Amino acid sequence: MLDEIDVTLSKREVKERVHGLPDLPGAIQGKVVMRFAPGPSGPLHLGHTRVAIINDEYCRRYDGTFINRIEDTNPDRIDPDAYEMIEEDLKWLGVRVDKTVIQSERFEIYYDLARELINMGKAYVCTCPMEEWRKLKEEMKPCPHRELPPSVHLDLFEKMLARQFEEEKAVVVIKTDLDHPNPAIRDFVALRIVTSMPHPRTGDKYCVYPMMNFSVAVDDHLLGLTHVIRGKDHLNNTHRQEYIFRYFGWKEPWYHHYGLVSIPETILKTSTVGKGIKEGEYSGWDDVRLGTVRAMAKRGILPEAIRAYWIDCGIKDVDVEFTWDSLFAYNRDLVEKAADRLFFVWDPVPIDIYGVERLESYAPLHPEFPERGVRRQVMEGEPIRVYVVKDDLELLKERGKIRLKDLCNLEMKDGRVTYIGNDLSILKEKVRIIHWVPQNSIPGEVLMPDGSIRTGLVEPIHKNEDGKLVQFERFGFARIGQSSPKMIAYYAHP
RNA sequence: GCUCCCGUAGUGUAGCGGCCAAUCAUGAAGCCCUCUCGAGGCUUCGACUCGGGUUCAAAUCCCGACGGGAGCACCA
Repeated sequence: MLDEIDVTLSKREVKERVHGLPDLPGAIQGKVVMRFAPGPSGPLHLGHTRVAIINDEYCRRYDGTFINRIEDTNPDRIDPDAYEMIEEDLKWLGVRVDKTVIQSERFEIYYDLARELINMGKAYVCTCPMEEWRKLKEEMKPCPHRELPPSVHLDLFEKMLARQFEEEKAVVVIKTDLDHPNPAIRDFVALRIVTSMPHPRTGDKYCVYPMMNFSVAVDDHLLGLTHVIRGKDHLNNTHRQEYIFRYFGWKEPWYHHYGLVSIPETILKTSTVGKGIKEGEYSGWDDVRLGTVRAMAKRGILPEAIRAYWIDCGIKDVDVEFTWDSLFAYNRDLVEKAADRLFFVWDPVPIDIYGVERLESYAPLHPEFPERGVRRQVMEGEPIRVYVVKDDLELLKERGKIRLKDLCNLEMKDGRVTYIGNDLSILKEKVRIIHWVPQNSIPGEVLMPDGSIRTGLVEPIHKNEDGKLVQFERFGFARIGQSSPKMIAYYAHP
């Protein structure tokens, strides 16, 4: 009896593990605090979704707290709209945000802790020219200011705050180990001066700005982070931040750095995209050519598909290559049963059908669920004109016979197309099936992710499909943006 | 140049000393299907980077080589 229970339990555990993330070391139900920390330079893109979703998954698993921390400490790279866009994107992704923290509202906190560090002799104000300081560091040598007493630095720091220094003329530096073998770890800048541009939120109220490694360490502690999961590109940052934790005697969160993702052939870089939008190259942040969350939403990629993808990908240290095919497979799985079928004829050419006066079609909205209804088209008169894809007409010319799906069979002789019944047994002769649209179809275009546009005709739609993902038979899944007067759709995937 | 991280099929993933002549997904190829270049069914292809060592036994542990990636910013 006991044995039996054990077996079922272990089998289930194994099954769950295969498709799930590993457990977090030291995670206690209800006590986990994690974060997502984007810079507000634009809306979220595919690269952001991994860290957001992984952290959200763990917060859900452990009933933890998810903090969305906006790292807006570089006024040069802030899009004021981004604050709101990030929030919207997270909502769309299904990420449950418990708390939002904006770093530009916390300058005083950073200043106070900077004073403390200086006081402890763990930080100093350096007024060396940038290059000299950097060069000395490379040679593992201290700059002339490094060993001056804290009181001097405290004084200089207050002068920084009082705008007595120009931009680039003074910085607060955290002492680490100048002889550290890793050059990336030696003394690093904690706060700098920015006066050349106002901050979109705080204007020119503050001129001393914390650097990422300083504000991150401070906030990770103050906000009570228990676990930090992020990309491997932050590995050295973590080492730097650890110095700050040690100096203050703070308990470090559990860190994990997963491998980098390379996303092929996708335009992600926020600054490039922002510029492209301004110049009219892209229609906006949701341009279907982009890798933004908004673009994916527009195309009909479901957030659940993105989530499934990243969970499957896991959090290993190995660098991974993103593949659209896999994401599409997840999406297709989620969407296949819901998507109505429609005929979209690209590169349309007319065919006049002789030998029949009336044709009526009953194509199902979904082949597996006939109860959902049919797309009924009635055509009368002789000849009856329909439109087919240009290549399909060539196929008819070549083979002599063809079947119009859910309508009838055709034969072509001497350039004239004749109705030859509606018997499905014709398929045994290996006759090919093509799709078609009636004469009263709607002009339409499908925007492809590569920037091209497929223009053609879409069958008259008797149902409101706007905003929904449909499947254009023999073409692929696409999301309908509008269906009149002209149909505009956005291609998702095959 | 220095430092760190990593190496299982095309891609992602499971396995982490014997159950592995290596899992699953995706992809590719082919076939089936009275109606899609979708779904479904069936079949096939395809990987433990290499070399030493430890061990009765290694994809799994150790060392080295090779390969890939990241950082060395008054960006995040």
